[in-house]
Amino acid sequence: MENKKVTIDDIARELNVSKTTVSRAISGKGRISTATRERVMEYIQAANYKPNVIAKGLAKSKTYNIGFVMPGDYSLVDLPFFQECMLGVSEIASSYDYDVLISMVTENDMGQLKRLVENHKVDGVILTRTLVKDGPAEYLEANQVPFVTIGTSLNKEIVQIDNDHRSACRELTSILLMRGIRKLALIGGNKTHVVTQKRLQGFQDAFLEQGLSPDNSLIYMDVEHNVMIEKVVEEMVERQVECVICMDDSICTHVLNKLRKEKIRVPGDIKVASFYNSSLLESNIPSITSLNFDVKELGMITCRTLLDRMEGKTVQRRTLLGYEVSMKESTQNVL
Amino acid sequence: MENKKVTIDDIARELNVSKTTVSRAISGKGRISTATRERVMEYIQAANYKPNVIAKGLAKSKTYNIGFVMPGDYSLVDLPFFQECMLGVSEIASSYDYDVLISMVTENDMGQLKRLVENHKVDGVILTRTLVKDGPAEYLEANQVPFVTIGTSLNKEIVQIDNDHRSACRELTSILLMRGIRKLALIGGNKTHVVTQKRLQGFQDAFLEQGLSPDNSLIYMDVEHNVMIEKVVEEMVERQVECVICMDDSICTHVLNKLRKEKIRVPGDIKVASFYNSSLLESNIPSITSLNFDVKELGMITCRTLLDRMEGKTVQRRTLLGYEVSMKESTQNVL
DNA sequence: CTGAAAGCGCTTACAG
DNA sequence: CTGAAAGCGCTTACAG
Repeated sequence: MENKKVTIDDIARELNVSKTTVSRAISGKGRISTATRERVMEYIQAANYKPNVIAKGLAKSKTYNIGFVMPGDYSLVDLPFFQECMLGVSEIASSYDYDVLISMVTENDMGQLKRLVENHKVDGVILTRTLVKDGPAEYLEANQVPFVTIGTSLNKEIVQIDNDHRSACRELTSILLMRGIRKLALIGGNKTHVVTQKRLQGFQDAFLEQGLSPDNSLIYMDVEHNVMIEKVVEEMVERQVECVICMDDSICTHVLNKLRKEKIRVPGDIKVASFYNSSLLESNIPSITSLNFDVKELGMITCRTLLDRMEGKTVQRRTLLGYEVSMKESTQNVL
Repeated sequence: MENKKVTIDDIARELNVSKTTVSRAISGKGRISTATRERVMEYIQAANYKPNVIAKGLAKSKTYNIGFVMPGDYSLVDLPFFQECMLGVSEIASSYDYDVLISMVTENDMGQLKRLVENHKVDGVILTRTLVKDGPAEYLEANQVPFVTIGTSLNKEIVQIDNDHRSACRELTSILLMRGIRKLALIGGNKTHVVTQKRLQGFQDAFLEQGLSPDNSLIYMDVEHNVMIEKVVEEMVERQVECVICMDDSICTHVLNKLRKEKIRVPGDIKVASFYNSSLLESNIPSITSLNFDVKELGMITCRTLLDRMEGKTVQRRTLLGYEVSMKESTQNVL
């Protein structure tokens, strides 16, 4: 519980060696006899000395921080995705003795991100979503800040980690098609998010694979607010859609509520599937067919990749992670 | 888009002044003629110079970072609360030129928090929940790290900001009692969280106020997993509870699902109320009576308080924020 | 009003 | 194997 900050100088004086030596003992770099190294290490242990990372950072022009950029948009802030992802990132960062600095950006305001890099407060950045026109990514590139995106980027130069949303959506759609469902609708969110595009492609892929073509009028994009969702649901019911795939759990929750309100039964009258099997859907009755991604692992891998890259290792440009299709009651056939 | 980091030295050389002068122009401290100050500032503007916060930090023994400690427990990580709160914190921190460093701790592992303070990476810390036996708070106190808690702490010396959960729960309970409801149940989570205790007290307060006493066998605490929730719901139904108050939206969601599964109607057969009006409940049918707190504002106020405290200003020990009771369909009387 | 110098707590060529 | 010294980019008494 001591609090007088002991420095490398104190140790040097106490041990009658130079601070160079102490520094070497700690870092393990440079020639040093095992004897002195041990003597130093012992003292450090006993005195519970912890090097001042800030000072170290100044000397090495590093901060030992990475920036975690997440959307500050109100509609997205609720998704458990970012928090779970952060858990993975944070765990790995810690193990490398890095810390995670958060930065919330919105579509029109990346001021926080700029501050972070202009103030030299991070050595690298994780972008947690990708946009078709990706301001933050462009900014980081222009300023030569090492970064990695979670989510596919159209710019192939960018190091990116993503679950394979396209294949995932294709597989889910395929299964549904093979069950004989034809009137299949898709509801998606913001089209400027790459992930939305990828899912849409997967949906179309599945149709093509089976020599079918999707009914474009049943593909609803940019459906972001509850009012819009309700309107779409009404239209789908009227048009007797057999099954609807929701691009995220938030949309799905709204869809389910609207159906409930209208007393349309799931899966009896209409089937429903979703992306992500987050807490938003957990324990729903009926259980909801959905795609599963290991978001924490995604965070961990991303963080490791960024750290590797910052150390100058060459890393894979594009990493695609798996998924799991989990068929539940909400898409079952009812006799 | 320049990237050669320009330093205070460069500016001094360029302008034929000492770096002392440049520093003074920037900080605004110390005597300096308006003329030179302006000359310096102009140059800085033009060169898009940004001081290196790390170096500044070293010189002043500050980091310009605050730590935001959130639970890494899986059960809690999903609650939108922390993310929304972080949004408020982050906004204020930015405006003071501080950054937010996250740290995820669990009940058994506060290693991340320790690293943060031992590595001298933060000037202050925000604890986002309080525990009856509060390890993190004790640690910070022992190490003399300035901190503020979100949530009431039993230790009155600790600077704490909280919504008035006790009064909120009392008021909600009162309203229900005044409507003639007597068989009122309460389901709460982890009892080691102070907030759980506060809500329980509020519940009891309401009964006492009206000269009644709560049926303790209808107070269910430490109900944390879905299995337990389901069991509790079954018992409540059997005992013909009239109304149940859920201590958080996650519990409430599970309760609602279980009731739905058992085909118990809300509010017809049983009434339901919840805390927080988060996205988890949004657009539920029926709409759910619940307490509302402005979580983002909570984050903003907390951050401001911490920053004030770090600057040595005296701050209020305990700040209680308001709440709103929002009565909806789920507690309505059905004729 | 302005500047030379020491200092924040480390690292790292360079010399021995 | 070890150390003196310069440096990372700022701030701040102290002197003028």
